[in-house]
Amino acid sequence: MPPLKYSKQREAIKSFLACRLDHPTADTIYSALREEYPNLSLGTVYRNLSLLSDLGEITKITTGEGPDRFDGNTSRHHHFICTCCHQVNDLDMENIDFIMETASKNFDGHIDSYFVNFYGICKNCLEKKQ
Amino acid sequence: MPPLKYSKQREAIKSFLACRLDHPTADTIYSALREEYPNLSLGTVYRNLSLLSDLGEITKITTGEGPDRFDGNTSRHHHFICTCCHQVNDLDMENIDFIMETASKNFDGHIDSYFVNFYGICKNCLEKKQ
DNA sequence: TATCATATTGATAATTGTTACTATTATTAA
DNA sequence: TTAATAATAGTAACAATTATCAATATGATA
Repeated sequence: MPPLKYSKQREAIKSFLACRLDHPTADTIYSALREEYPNLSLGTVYRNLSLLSDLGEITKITTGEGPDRFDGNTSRHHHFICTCCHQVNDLDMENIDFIMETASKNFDGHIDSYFVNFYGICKNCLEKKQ
Repeated sequence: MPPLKYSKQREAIKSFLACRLDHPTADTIYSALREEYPNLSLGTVYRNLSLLSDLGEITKITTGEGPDRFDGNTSRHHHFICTCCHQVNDLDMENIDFIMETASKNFDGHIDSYFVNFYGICKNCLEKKQ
């Protein structure tokens, strides 16, 4: 792949993600950054998100419901998706990377990564329901 | 929700999935069933897949690459997705449901399910590469 | 068995999320 | 300061999925 050139749009996307604890969609990022860059294009956001994700500088989260989300925190962690409000939260949990070993036991191929999503009802929605 | 009425299309989709070990997409199911039901509609396939999935009679697999896939085997198991040929395989592995407990420890909401996908290179692709 | 209410369908249009294209602009090395 | 090319904005195209709606099939009831 060709050498990277600087782009303020890409930097803006990266630093927007870096200081967010939620996990915005491409469209959320686009809308937010358009305030500072009024003629930012949605294509540019998608292009850079997939580039940054390929470079390992951000992570793509596919939830199975709605659009993909993106995470500026690339350290190993997993996510909880509320089936009620659809918010995505980081989970602060022990390392479970050993499940790759467990999965490898009766398997012929080579496993080198995994994604886990946990589903349920978040605290907020639990409180609202009663 | 209103009471279900029988439909041969829905039964066909269910039994098609029941006797397949791979994990076909909506479109694959549609193409295959059109041989027996030439005027089956793709919308009918999608409608029934999401209905059956809501009823828990089949499972939807979101891989993060390409369209969703569907699994007639609803017993607890996980999947391996080859990042080379994109095939989806069942993994025969020990139960790891306890990771829901692990995840619940520092979390306030209520976790009631989880999905894990494992990624890597399958046996076939490994052999082809060398 | 005929009738009725309604769940389901096929056909198609609409929507959503994402990627591709292209002329123009920005970046970087010489 | 020029030249090569990566990146952009704007827009069109695309793929996957959902919605709409008139016609049909199902199943309960008379």
